[in-house]
Amino acid sequence: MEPLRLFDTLSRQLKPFSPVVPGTVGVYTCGPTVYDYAHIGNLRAYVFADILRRVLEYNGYQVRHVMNITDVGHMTSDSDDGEDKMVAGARRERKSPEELAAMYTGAFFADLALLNIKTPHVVCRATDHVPEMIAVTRRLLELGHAYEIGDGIYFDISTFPSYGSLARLDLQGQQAGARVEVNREKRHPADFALWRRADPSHLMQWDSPWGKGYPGWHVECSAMGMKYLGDRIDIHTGGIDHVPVHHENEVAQSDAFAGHRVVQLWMHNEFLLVDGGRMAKSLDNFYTLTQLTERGYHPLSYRYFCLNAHYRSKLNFTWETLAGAQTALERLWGRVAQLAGDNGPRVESLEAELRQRFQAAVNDDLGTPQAMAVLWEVVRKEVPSGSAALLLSEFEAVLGLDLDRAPARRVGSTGEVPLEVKELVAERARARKARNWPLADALRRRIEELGFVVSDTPDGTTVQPAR
RNA sequence: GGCGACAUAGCCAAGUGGUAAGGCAGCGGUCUGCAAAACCGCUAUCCCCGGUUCGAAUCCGGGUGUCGCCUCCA
Repeated sequence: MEPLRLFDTLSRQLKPFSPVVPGTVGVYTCGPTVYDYAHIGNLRAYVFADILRRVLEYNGYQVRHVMNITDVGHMTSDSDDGEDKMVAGARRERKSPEELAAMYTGAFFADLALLNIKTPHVVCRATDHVPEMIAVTRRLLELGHAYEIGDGIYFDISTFPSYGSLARLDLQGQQAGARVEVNREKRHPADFALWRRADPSHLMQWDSPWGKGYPGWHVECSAMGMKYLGDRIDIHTGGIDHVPVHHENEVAQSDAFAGHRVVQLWMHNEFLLVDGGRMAKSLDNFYTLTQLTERGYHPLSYRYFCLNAHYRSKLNFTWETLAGAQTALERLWGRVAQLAGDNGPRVESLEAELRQRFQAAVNDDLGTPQAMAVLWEVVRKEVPSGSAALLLSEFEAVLGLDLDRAPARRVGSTGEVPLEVKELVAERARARKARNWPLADALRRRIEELGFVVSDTPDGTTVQPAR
């Protein structure tokens, strides 16, 4: 089997993977801030993390996957000013922060399930771990890595010499061009909040050694990551946008706290673009998975779409491409249905070769595009049916495209067909029986004008809404 | 203004020195009363210019363009 190599954000290199404890892997994934619905760009990050987990499992590792749910502390600006996104969201929707979090957490996991993303073994909410965050903050104060000012406790990056190495920040340059500081008490513009004091009207606050307040955003991942995975975490994943601020700060906190490097390997997925540019609410291209399904697309079509590109490449979403992914996926499902439980002929040497190429692809930094090419070879080329059935079920463990769930399904809804259409279909059936082809064709056109498609298959005639 | 990434067929996207994966669309064919589905086959010399090399999409330099982040402005 090809050795597993993964790209490390810190060194910007492919590294042979080797866990701290042989045979087991701890993975921490930065989860969502649950103040709104996840959009498909967010979801790409979780498809990526899921593929990582599945590839690790495919390689025989026992994986422990942890993901946080941010329900407090994430400010509307990365520079610690602005408002807590949860508080702002709660006001926007006239709900309590708890209600807001419950609602969007539920929606988030519903999306993950539809995308065949395995639920992490541990899902932890920030608000359930305030004592742990306070403990980390207290320790950082004791160690001299943090200081207290008027509005809270801040991490002192001058005490962490390698600060900036993850994102390769040029602190000198940044300092030279420093903007006007909102908080003049901070010793360095890049110092960040561990704990913020809150005035009595603030919606979310907890008791702490420093008075009532709430935790800074970054500290939750340090506290929960170490709680559930120990102070040597094999892999930490997240979107590439988290590198410069969130993860840079997390490294500083965690490593300063533990006295050594905590995260062994940082992995980040690139952004999803829409129509060649950034997703933005103002551009009306801020799609959710629900919107995709409302347009008649199967959620797994989006997963297929993601797998077709490498996780470290920007991926351009267009409706045309999604439609292409859906067509391809439907064809795969059709083939799977034919092969289900096939005990037909096998050629083991061919199986071994295809399996080897698939493994080499996914083990080379999660090369899903190449893996998909191998999949299509299994499906298309002259691979004996027994071998194809076997390989498909093996590959499914990594790809998660429902290739093991025969019989085939059609995506198009089989929903209500109007009586008018049903009557036309019946009339057409009589015309066909009478071999009155001109009438049958005319009826087909009438049915199509009403938005439905008739298909004559070996199993009979079917009607479906046109897409 | 600074930093970084990218530029491969109509669309999406692999490939990082040895002569262009895969999917969708399109075209041709088989099948079908017709159509659909399915299946088979076909379709690119890699943004431009220069350089290195026996050989470059792949390396170097210069352009152009796109995207992202930061900053500034507002």
